[in-house]
Amino acid sequence: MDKDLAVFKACSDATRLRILFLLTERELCVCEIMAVLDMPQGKISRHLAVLKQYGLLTTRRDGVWIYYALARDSSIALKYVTVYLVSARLVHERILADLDRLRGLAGEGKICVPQPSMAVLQVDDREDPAMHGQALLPGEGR
Amino acid sequence: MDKDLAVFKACSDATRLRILFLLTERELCVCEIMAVLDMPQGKISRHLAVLKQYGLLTTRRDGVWIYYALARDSSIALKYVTVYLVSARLVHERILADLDRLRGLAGEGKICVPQPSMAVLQVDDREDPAMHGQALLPGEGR
DNA sequence: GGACTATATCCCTATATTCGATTATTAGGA
DNA sequence: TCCTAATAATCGAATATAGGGATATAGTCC
Repeated sequence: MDKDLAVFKACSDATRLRILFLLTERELCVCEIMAVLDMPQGKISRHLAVLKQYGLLTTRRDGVWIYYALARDSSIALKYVTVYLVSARLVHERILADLDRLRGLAGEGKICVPQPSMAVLQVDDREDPAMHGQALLPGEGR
Repeated sequence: MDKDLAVFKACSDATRLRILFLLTERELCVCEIMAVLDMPQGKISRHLAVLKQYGLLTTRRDGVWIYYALARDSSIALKYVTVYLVSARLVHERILADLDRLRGLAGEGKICVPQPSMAVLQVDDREDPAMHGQALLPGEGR
């Protein structure tokens, strides 16, 4: 239950929630998140550290850049939160705007020229029939 | 999004999470929750006030007693949290123990002799096919 | 009205969280 | 090796949150 509690604590901050929504799109490095949310580096980095510590994120280093991605199977609550994120991302105005800004960045090479690996989010819901068809991102097959 | 954030804030405390799990069983009055969690009245009452303020609970007065129940349809996040609560309640040792203690109380009339109305939790998931069959409590039909 | 019970609220302290600002670390390239 | 960019970690101040204890409110019963 402590792991589940940690997930809710992680989600109980507006900035962290926005970051989580962004990460449903694909893995991201710090500078991309900074650019989209227009917040200072230290703040983003600190929140990412919290999210990772609470088990919601994994990291991958690629040279100077560190890519953050949503973790999978780390707790029951995270599974449901992930489904929530994917389901609610197109509902909230602010999140839609964030996602638009993220897509806008990608094409212009404004920052940090990332070559992200795709297919980051594949929630494993095999043992939970309730979630079939929900945890995949748009465009990802099974 | 603020409502969703409020839901996660509400869930980010161990005591409140335990209360929410208890309320998946049925509506409860303060004294029942006090007895199950073995915590002082002021503490329980304060947490219930927080949960209500954040939109997770509704109240119903019956004489001296005030029954708290899980709210429905108050936000997207609450819907998913409710599904989580119902799905995870039988997984965590501590929650299982709480639920056992709650059932133990009921038969012995130790406190506050409640006559709770049943069928408190009926999450309305009609517009969300992903959640069919998940938000109902065991024993409740559709 | 008075006693009693269930619940809510207030005060105060301890602890936790968040933030801006600054400094440290790590990797890549000249 | 030195420089620069990306990211992490630290520090101090402001704010928020949780808890105990005491008190207030609101029904119920006599």
